[in-house]
Amino acid sequence: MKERRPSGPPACRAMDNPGYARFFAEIADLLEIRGENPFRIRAYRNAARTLETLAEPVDELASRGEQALVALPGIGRDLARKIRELARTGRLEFLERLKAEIPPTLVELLEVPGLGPRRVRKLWQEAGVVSLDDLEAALAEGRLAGLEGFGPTLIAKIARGLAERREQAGRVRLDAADRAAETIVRQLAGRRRGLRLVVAGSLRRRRETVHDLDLLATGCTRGLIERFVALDGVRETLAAGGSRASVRLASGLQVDLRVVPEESFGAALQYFTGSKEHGIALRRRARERGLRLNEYGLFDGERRIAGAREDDVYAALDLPPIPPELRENRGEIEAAEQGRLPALVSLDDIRGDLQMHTTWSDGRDTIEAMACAARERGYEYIAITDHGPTVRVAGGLDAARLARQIEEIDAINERIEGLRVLKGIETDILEDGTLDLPDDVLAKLDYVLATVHTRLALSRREMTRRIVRALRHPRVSALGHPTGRLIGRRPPYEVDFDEIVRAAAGEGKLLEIDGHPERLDLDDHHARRAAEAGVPIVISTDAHAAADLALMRYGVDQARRAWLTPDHVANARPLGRFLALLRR
DNA sequence: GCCGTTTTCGGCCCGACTGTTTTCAGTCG
Repeated sequence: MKERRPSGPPACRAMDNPGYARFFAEIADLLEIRGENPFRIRAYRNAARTLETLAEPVDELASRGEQALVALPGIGRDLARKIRELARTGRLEFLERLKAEIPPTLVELLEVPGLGPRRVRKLWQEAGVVSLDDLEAALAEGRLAGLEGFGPTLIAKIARGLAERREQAGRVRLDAADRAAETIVRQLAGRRRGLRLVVAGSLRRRRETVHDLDLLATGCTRGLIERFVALDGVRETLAAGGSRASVRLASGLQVDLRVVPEESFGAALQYFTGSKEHGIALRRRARERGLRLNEYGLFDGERRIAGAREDDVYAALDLPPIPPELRENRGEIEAAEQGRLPALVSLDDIRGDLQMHTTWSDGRDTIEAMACAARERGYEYIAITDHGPTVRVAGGLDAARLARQIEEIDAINERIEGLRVLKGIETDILEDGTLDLPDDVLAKLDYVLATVHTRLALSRREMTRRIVRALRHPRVSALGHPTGRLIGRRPPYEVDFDEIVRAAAGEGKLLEIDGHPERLDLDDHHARRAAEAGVPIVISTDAHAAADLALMRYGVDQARRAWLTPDHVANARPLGRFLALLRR
């Protein structure tokens, strides 16, 4: 579970919170290579995380003075000063000095499996390797062979790791990880009684992408590790011992399996679900109580006082169970302690789906088929949101075709029982912030979802103005996939998200979590910030076929990671209250 | 670098596995 490293700091000012975070993460990486005190390194990493997930813009907090920053957890006087320096100048003297001392490209070497800070430093100082390219050349020329501590097996492992890194066999989408995990669990545990095999790790926390799969087994586990490493689809065994094994699948995905005794199962599930930071905070809490927490249980001296069930571990630390989606050390332990854990939204709370496409544009099923599928899922309402005319390749609707679609929806609403089909559109926000259909046409619709599909490379200021103008349009109900990213394929466009949130809050508009696993946009950080600012969130699937309505779970996963309760979610309301929200 | 109803100094989470070694450092999660 090697964590993703943010790329280097951006050059320009007007920084968002992740921008601040990247500076401190880079300091941590460089200090690690320098061989600094690990706790000092952790202080920088914690600061990076704190800043990244802060609801309020760091810019604003910094302008209020040092005291406002010191009040944050893990931020003391030194870090507060550095944050203010960054806010004032856009630079950090300390980081510049570090980069003069340590080649910053060394950081990329840390991502190669088998290379940690010590070996990276040795490669740099004793072999002159400072980048992935250098490493590749040194391997090709056999220059690592003389290095103390670099035996033939390790060198081969590094060569493999480098190749992996090159082919980006890195993180996979949540839906692909789900499928891979289901296949393995079925193969290993399908017909075996008495064997418990469950998913832990970031997949259980429902992160938008996962780096590897963590599986946990207990019960009748004899021969399990041998069968695991021999599974179809295993390309390579990375490690195999008595209680754990790691393999790489042909797809490049790493899978770790741990076998634990039943009396430790809950503690192990807690431990291997993570996140690492949540675990550290929990073990500190144990230590404060004179206890010791590890994957085998919670111990008072030699005596195990909890371990078989995960909830018992939390209870023994005076905490209610904490949902896996919240376990990122973003305040969940404090909230749990104070009895303020949110009652998270669940799939059962969802009463409608507000973005879907049909055969009228680029969808594969008819309106009626979508409606029937939605009713089978127990929904009260859906909105049909085919594309407007701008998205020509998708067969977008012009005013005349939209008028005909409206007639068809009216007819379907006459026929169908127990479900209301709302008339909607996914209208494009043009470069100047106007929409691609006239107002009198939009006025005939129940739900207007405005989205950006073109001209993604505008400046941050232009994109912000464009979207804010659309949000101010009286006919617009919601902003769809608000940052435009495609996971693993396209980064979000440049936009001042806090400004978008303010506009949505001021205009009474909804922001969407597009739950398609390719988008998950808003992401969990953004959705949490929007909800905290009082903006209602609508979770939709962007379905292009009836079967896609099942993707709602992925949107709900991210909503849960964003701490959302049913009150935050517009489409957790019954139809009347949902429509009332649009009209306010 | 942070933090403090034990503390302003001395702590800071914990264990398995690997590879290169003769007793353990480094990596990983």
